Amino acid sequence: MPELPEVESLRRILARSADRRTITEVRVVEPRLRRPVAHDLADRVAGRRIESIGRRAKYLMLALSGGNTLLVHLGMSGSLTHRRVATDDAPFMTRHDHLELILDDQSRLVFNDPRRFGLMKVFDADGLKTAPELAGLGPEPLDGGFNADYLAQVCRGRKAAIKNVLMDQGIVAGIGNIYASEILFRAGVRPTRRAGRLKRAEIDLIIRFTPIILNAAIASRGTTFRSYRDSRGQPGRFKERLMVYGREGEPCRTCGEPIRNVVVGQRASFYCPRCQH
DNA sequence: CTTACATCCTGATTGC
DNA sequence: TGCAATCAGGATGTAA
Repeated sequence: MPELPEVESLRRILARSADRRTITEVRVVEPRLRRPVAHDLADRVAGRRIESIGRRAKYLMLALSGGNTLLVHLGMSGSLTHRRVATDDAPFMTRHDHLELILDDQSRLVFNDPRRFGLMKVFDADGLKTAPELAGLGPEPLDGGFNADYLAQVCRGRKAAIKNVLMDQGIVAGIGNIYASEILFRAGVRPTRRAGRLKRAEIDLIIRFTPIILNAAIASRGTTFRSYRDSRGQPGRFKERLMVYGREGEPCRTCGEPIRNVVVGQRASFYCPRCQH
């Protein structure tokens, strides 16, 4: 499930392999993603050069010559792979390859998404400023905007579980189910705790560990839990370093207590009953 | 305003 | 072994 570290890893790899290349052709094989790919997307992308590759929250942003921006979201099962040639292991097209960007060096960026929860949308410069996908996003967790004063303020009076607060893209942008659980483990706070009941010291710990966890995950090029692959088709290595996510019944790496799985806001949430309070 | 929940989808896993 | 039921979950839209 691609979250900020996976998308940021993808961005960094693509920045080396695809940046400054011209998109010579766009092929839409399956437009039925979560929202249909616009019929004019190919015309608005083809022939333009990739000027820079950015990221906002879990969105990848390809800035194109002429002012258009291609916004990409991987949903839950999406990947964007850079393929230079067809091989036996990676044939030219595979199942669930929905859209491909052909670059001027004959390589291709292929969007594959089995569950089709992803997004591919193009904006002009004005449209990007008012893009509904980006308009309501909260601060980036690796920028200064996500600090203890801010988190304390948004938690004040809230009855929602702190884990739901961390996953609310309007409060802080880019954290999903895996990293919310990992951050709360490191902060020693149970995912079920009501946000408004947290002490300032606990808020401080959440803020302190958020960039530590996310940067460590980026350094491992993300977490591959089931299917995530980076643009070279490689899995992320952070799964080996997960402390709680997906480890129900396994011993806590700190104290040995079995990790528990509780449902918070319709999502599986993992925690150590001894290390987290 | 906040919170709850159904919806989209298919591969992997579980149950019988 | 085989098939059906269940689960997983990011963002969105609607309802309470």
